[in-house]
Amino acid sequence: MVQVLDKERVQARRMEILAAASAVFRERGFHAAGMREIAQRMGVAVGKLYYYFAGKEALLAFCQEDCLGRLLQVVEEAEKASDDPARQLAYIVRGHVRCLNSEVPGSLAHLEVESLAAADRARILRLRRRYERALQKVIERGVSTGCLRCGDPALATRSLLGAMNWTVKWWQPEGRMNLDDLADGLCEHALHGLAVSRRKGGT
Amino acid sequence: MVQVLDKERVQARRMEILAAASAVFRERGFHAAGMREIAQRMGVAVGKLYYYFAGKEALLAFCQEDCLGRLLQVVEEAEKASDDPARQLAYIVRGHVRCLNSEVPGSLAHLEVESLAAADRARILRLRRRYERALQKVIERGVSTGCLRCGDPALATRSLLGAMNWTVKWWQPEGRMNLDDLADGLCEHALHGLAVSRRKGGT
DNA sequence: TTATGATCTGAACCATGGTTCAAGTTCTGG
DNA sequence: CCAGAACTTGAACCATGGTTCAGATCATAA
Repeated sequence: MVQVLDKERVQARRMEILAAASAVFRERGFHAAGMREIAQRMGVAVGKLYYYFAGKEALLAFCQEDCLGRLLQVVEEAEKASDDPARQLAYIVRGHVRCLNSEVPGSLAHLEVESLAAADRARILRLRRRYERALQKVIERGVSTGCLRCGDPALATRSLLGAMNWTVKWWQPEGRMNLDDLADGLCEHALHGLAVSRRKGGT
Repeated sequence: MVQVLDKERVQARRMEILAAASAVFRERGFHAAGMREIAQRMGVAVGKLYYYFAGKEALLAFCQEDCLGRLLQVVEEAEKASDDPARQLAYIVRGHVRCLNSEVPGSLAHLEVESLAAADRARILRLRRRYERALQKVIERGVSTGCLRCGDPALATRSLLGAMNWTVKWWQPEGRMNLDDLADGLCEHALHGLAVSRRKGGT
């Protein structure tokens, strides 16, 4: 029992650290973020971070892993929530945008894979590819179902991913539109595009 | 005349350095890039960089300024090339994607504004805002012309920007599709979206 | 050829910031 | 209440890498 409790306690500590690290990473970017700063934010000494994590980049890896875990879970939920790929897409976009811009987890972490140790990077990239492939699958399923249409699903997926990830750079809680509006807007745009008519032409 | 020639020579040197710096920044990211590495790439000593630039972040600022200059020029060209906003958009997307992924200039530079000195950052952000506003204007013009349709032009602009900027993270020259195909694909997706019909519904 | 200024070099300097660790403090089981 | 493990501290250590600068080299004009 002690074992289990201890592990839970440790896990809890790790999550607390994750939250602080994630926040600082988000605000300053990985490189600009300092270990001392992370520690200070939670009112502890630097050493504590090293008791629970191997180092700064392990911290980043943990952030990314957590974030990707949530994203993958969002995909699962989406597929449970509806059979309509279009609806699934909307669900995922909401989850993705929310995941990157709010809550505990790793926002920029998802993006800065470069500054990861080779071992971690491989693992993270595997997860990431899995997520992106899942998203692409949703689109492809929509196409084969006939409710979506798309010349190049891989490209469309990446286009959407870019649009969603980019929100980190400009969206702010204080601004007009909340996260759900943002997500719905992006989704609407991804679905319907800018053109007035499908095949070129006037009003 | 000596004056002029000297200035030209200096300018040429600065551009050479820009090219090298830009390449290294693109490959490694700003923080991971080392001054020594940049110098080494052009076969000169570190000191030379400091003869022509105040420091690393001045180098980055110069990269970004150059890049944004090109982008703004693309917008001008687009507006000269056609009166049709949809065509203008296509032109800009091509220019943007090409600008970030090929040629000399600053790819990631365009994105990493955080690591800039306050003074530079302000100037760069002003340019960036001008560019993004110009892009948005194109979309808005399309809407008022009637050849485009869009619930939230600002959001659509940012969505498109995200999709374009994100290409830096995944597009590779060796892969299938060249830059123009990439740009056209993105543009197609931005215009027509994924939906089969405009207002929800089946085949 | 020589003086002068522009250009270039690269070893040395130094601030930053990630990391370590010896020493405290807290917790747990007996 | 005590021993020992778990946990926490923060000052000190040290590698990295941006920056400096005294001197070498090159270009130009007289």
